[in-house]
Amino acid sequence: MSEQEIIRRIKLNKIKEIGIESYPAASYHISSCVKKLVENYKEYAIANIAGRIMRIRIMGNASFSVLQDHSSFIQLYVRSEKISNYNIVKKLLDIGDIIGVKGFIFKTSIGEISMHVKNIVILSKSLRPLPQVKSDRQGKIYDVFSDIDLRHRLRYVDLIVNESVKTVFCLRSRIIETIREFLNKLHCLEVETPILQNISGGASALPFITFHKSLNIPLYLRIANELYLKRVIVGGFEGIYEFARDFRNEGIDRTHNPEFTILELYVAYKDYYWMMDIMEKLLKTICMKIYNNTEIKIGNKTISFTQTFPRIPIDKSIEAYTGINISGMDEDSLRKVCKNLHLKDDKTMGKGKLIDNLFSDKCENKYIQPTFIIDHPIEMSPLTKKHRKKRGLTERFEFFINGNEIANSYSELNDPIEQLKRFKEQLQLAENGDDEAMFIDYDFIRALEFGMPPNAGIGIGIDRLVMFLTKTTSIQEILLFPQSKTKA
RNA sequence: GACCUGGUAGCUCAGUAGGUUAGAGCAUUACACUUUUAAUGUAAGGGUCCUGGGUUCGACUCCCAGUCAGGUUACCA
Repeated sequence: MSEQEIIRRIKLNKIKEIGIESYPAASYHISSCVKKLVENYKEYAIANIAGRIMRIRIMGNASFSVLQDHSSFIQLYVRSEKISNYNIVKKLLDIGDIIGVKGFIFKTSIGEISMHVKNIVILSKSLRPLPQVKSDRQGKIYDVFSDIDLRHRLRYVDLIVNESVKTVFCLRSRIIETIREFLNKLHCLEVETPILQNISGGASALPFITFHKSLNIPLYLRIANELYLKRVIVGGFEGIYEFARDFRNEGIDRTHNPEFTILELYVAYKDYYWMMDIMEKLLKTICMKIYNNTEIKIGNKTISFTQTFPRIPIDKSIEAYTGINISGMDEDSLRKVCKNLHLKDDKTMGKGKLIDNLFSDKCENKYIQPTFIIDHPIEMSPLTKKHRKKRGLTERFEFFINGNEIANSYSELNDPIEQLKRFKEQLQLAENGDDEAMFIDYDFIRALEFGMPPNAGIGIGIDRLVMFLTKTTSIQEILLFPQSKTKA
């Protein structure tokens, strides 16, 4: 234990000896939050507030400190003769302690809105010193708690001392709230489907495997909830969505966390054109709600949500950036193309993965402005309906902003015989060594055999969307507790 | 996965071209101070220099291995 921690424990014991409870059980009445008090400043208004002591300036018989609550900061002014327990304030309170104070609001000689404290109670004694982040009158910040690893491991500390971190999570919440409101207005129903699944399906990814003791069977943590939501559509709901935590057993970097959030939405009797219109409306709504603007500046780029988003077929996109027309190519010629462009082309990769790779490598990062990439080849879209006109392609789109894929959507395949055939093709890929290929989900096939209305579905990467809208470059910054290796 | 960089006090960082007792600022402790603003002044305490091994008379410093992290790159949403 550090010297400072020992001293705080000694103080805690002294407080106990005086007969004061350091962790009282009773609720503490709060009359207002700091932000409201400051915004609606009324001289000598009495208030009751609570929060954390962030700074202490003791000066003989008068002391100042700074109290932080969820909304803001306020300076506290304490005078010895106005308060019964001044010695406790002076000797036994620390930065980090959570206290409740009652007093009146006034302005100091230099005009800082402060509370003149008449009564002070300890609500929670803090036993560890906080990092000391200080700022001067010009607002310049010194000694920021900046060690990225420590900030993420001690996120609670990060939230206490770094105000901008709190802002990011408020924004995240508002984005999700906006989406939920938007979908509810479309008369969609929010549902919940299993995270523990017997068969991992709905996407191409390596799952986490766990074990159910009393059933004595392995279970997978879901990599997607698509197949379950479609079962719900079979059941007769016509518009459903779920904010799903998905799990994929892959590496961790600044755009990947093993668990992440995807919004999946399915609407019966609609197709992917309809879904593109909805996606466009949804994004415009979110931008207006968050920034009150349909243009967002990211670094030196301005991303505009004002115009209609372009819809570009994937083969045209590849042709535009490589000069190669892949339409109608067989797997071998495609493999040659990839080889010539120095792209990965090992034997486990089927035609779908080759095209996916080609696009990701050569095209994806070119789409800075919101763009729909549409009509993907059938081999890379095992759950997607065949295109109504274009042979070998599907009715699918991926949506890009700032060079990142934000959403993936299609007219859902509802032909059970065709779906089984596609699953079997996936099985073939698995046998060739693709550990991300899909399993055959016979219960899902059975559901389709009962009849699923035609429908459009979409998965929106919530974390990526939040990263974009909060202008952060790492997923760890927009997750409260990102995954990292354990440390003692 | 590959490559590069880093790990020193509660926090932010210096530092030793191998050599008595490892430094600073904030924070902490003591004293002073009744409107301070990164409060101030005086004094004091606080370290497994990431872990293990090696070289050396001597390692926080050099070498090797490990570990954790950051960055670049590859793959995946």
